[in-house]
Amino acid sequence: MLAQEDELQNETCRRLLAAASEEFARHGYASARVRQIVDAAKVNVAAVNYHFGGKEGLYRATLRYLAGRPAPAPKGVVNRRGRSAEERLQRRVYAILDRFIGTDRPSPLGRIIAHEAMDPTGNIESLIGDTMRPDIERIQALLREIAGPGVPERKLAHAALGILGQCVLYLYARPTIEDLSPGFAYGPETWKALAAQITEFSLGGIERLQRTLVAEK
Amino acid sequence: MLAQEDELQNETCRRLLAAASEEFARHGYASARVRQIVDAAKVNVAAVNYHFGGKEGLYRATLRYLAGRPAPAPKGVVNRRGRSAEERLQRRVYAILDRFIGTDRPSPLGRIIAHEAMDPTGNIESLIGDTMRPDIERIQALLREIAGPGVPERKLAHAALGILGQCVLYLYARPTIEDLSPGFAYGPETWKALAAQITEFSLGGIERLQRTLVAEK
DNA sequence: AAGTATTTCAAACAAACGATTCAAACAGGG
DNA sequence: CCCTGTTTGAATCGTTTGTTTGAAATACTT
Repeated sequence: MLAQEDELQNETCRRLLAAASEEFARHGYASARVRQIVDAAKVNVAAVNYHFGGKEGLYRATLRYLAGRPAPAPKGVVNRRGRSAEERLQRRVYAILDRFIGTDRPSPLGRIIAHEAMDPTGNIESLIGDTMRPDIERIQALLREIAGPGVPERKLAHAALGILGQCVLYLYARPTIEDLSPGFAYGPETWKALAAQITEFSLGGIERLQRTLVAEK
Repeated sequence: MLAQEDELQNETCRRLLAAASEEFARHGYASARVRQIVDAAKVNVAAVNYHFGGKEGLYRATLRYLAGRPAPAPKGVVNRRGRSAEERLQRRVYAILDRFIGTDRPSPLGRIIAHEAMDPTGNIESLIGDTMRPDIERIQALLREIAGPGVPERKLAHAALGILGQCVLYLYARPTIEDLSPGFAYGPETWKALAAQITEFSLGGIERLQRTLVAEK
């Protein structure tokens, strides 16, 4: 078996990981077929066991491969270029849509997480920790900045999850949405508008949270 | 093979459908094992093929069984007992949580729809049409009542989907949520509070939609 | 160029899958 | 009681699954 750092040097491994991403994203771990993967990768069946030690090894390697892909956003700058918190929130929402749903093409990462959430294989904790958790925390921090100190953290956490929920709906329920509102197009231009609408909607939710809080006092 | 109306008369069929609901909900159609189903139902393997003609027949029967379960809410009364639209919205949200996520125990219907959405078998359209669509349309109608005539239908549709998204997140991302916010308990009392928060949050979103609309004019 | 290690390939493997078979058990009517 | 149609159960069928094998091909070192 190859060392982890060599997985991307080898041409066979690269093609295998690319094909595995698509197949695992489509069907999840259990329903994914090794032969489908090697056919798509134009690679011999034995390569899976030779390079990754089996289907499960390939799956874990695929998760590492996908989770480690996009460079984590630079953390040094807090308020870059003096954008408003609302604007930064909208950019974060778009980033989530891009990373987990996929704006140009459907994101394998998001779909694999979806399968993993529905029918866990035991790899979801690390997967979430490496990918989704930072995004959620960043959203929550932005909401804190917008809402001010009055709103309790628990409600902010729920609001952040609400934003995530609106995003992932467009991943999970894609066929449903196309069925329910036939005019909806999953085009490249739709996503910016979608991020804007989700942000707008959620900002309203936050405002109402603040007001209800004031009213209760 | 039995006629459809007899499926619930027969004890074997009933146990089979109950066990199948759980197994299909857990793993989806492809990964579900008929042996697991018949073991849980304490029924012989041949019963599946005899009563339902095979795995696929059992699956379709299970979908019918689950989709037809809860009596559709009485449609005659429009404003029952003079409740406010907000209150009725909250009850609708709770109903969705109850039906698709499950307040007492995890709902098989919602989980099967989730699997179906991720890895379709061709039965999702009718399933959605029979179960989710009426709920969404009722939500949208309520939003129209709350928002008034100014807000365009497209934005209302998006808002209704946003509410649905917040609900289904608690289905899909249950392990994720328990990981992200460890204090979150899926107890019976949580759901009413959850419905209230989702409603509150979404009402804020609707209000903001109205205001943005006015500002644009 | 020879020799060694690494990688690929077609073929075959046992295990698990859904589906089928056929005799036995059962129920109801004559 | 016997006959007829229905339901059950253990055994088995043909496929498909992930995995393994051993030889051939390739790459690398000296």
